[in-house]
Amino acid sequence: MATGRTHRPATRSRGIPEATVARLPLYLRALTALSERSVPTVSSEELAAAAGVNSAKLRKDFSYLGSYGTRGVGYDVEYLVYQISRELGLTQDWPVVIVGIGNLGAALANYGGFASRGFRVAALIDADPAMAGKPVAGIPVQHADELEKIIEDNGVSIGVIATPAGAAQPVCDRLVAAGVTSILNFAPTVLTVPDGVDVRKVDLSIELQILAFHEQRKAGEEAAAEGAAQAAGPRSETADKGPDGDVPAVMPA
Amino acid sequence: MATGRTHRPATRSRGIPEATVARLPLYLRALTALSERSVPTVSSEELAAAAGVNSAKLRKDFSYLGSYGTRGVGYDVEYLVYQISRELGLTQDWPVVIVGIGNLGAALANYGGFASRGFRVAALIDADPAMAGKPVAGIPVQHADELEKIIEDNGVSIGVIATPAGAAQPVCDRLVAAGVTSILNFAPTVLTVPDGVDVRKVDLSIELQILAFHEQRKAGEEAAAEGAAQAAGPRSETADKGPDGDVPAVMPA
DNA sequence: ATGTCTTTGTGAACGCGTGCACAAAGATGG
DNA sequence: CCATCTTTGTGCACGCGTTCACAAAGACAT
Repeated sequence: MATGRTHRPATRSRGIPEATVARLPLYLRALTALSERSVPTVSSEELAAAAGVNSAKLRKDFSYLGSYGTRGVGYDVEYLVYQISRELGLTQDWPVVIVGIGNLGAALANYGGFASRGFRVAALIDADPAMAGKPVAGIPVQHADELEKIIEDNGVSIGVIATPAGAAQPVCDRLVAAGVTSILNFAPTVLTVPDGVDVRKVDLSIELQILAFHEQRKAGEEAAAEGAAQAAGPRSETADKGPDGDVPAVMPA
Repeated sequence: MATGRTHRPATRSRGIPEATVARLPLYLRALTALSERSVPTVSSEELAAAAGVNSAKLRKDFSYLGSYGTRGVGYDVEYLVYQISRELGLTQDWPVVIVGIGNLGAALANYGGFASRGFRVAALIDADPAMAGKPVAGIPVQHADELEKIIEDNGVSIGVIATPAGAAQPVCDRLVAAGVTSILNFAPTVLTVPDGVDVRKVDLSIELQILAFHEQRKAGEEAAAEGAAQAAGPRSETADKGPDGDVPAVMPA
């Protein structure tokens, strides 16, 4: 069974570690803000603070791109913006389709961050015939029957799935068959795709559940913390945050 | 994808690795589906396939929770659902507030995944007075002035930020000051929070940019597929990179 | 009861990512 | 031109996470 699906290509893309790639957009955002304030150069320390990372990590990240800094001075903001944009492929315009124009799909279509840099909403697609023709975010919704034609006509290679869970896999299959090779999935399902297709998942309930785990842990520690030699926490000493009774059973060892 | 700002506490939460915690919701979802189909037991191999992970990884993940399987048989679905739910803290109900009821906030409020398991939308909050009182997803929007009171009255410890980028940090500060210790941030900003507060980030444009990077790489490889002169070139700089007209005008300065 | 067969649970090896600490590089001033 | 000071770029070590491979555990048949 080929389990090497959906995730890590294992092949470090052009020598740039995946973890670094994931941080480049963060740096780019911070740099863009600096650029708008006409800041000419920035040190690794300053930029790292703005991006919320370690400065050594930032320097190492940039070292994978090349030596774009000047010792004793720092990095040229404009130049770095260009280099990172180029590396991320944002100097070209990526047409994107959004499939599933419900609450979330509509919100995504209206999201400014899309069109802002490098991405253009090429089409909105929904399976509901009643939606067809209705404009959302200024773009008329097209029926799912047109999916293949839209993909091919616009040369779309990135698709966003915002359908209900049940429709996600079939939609994904059709997107891939039509030529899409990158998918951003908002549906709460594990998508199966052939090799060579990248899938990234954005899952609200998973994020919430992870937060709940830590929240529960904090509550548990707090309740069981008497003689902790912990450094003084700047916590506002909350009385009790027990939501609604029901204290969870004590943790087993 | 540990977005725990500042520093990851390094303290492996109760011995359960962060990476494992991030996968538990995935397992839980797969198990719930099996439960609804009244499947009594499942092997690590089957469950791993359903969750899209390696079976060895799944077994190791479960081993951190305890020995809940039966050798030669597999795992009892119902029992495992309960154990994971308990571990994630989903046996209690977490009141959640959503701040910023724009397109995205409204979509989140309508999202079924919220109320489904363990989470309850306690309040919708927006800074626009015109929104106050207007029902969204059956819940009347409340004005931001009420934020602190809402948090305290409902014992809210998890907040969702869906405001514009500029408002995110101030809102975050107020949430934290009022007692929130876990934040799910949809605004494209790096949030700064005191120790003890967990932040997870969901950033659409970052995800898209990561996809664009891989997409560009695929296109580049494809274009250079005929050239076998890539033997000893560790630093294949410049030359071939743009599938289309290369080096377009730099971004607006 | 005994043997066989299935599947778990885990010890160990490996690889990736992170952070430290420092030498090299270049700017700046005398 | 030389000395000093700042900041980059990176070698190295460490720890986390993943994967392999296998022994232990239990079910099931005879």
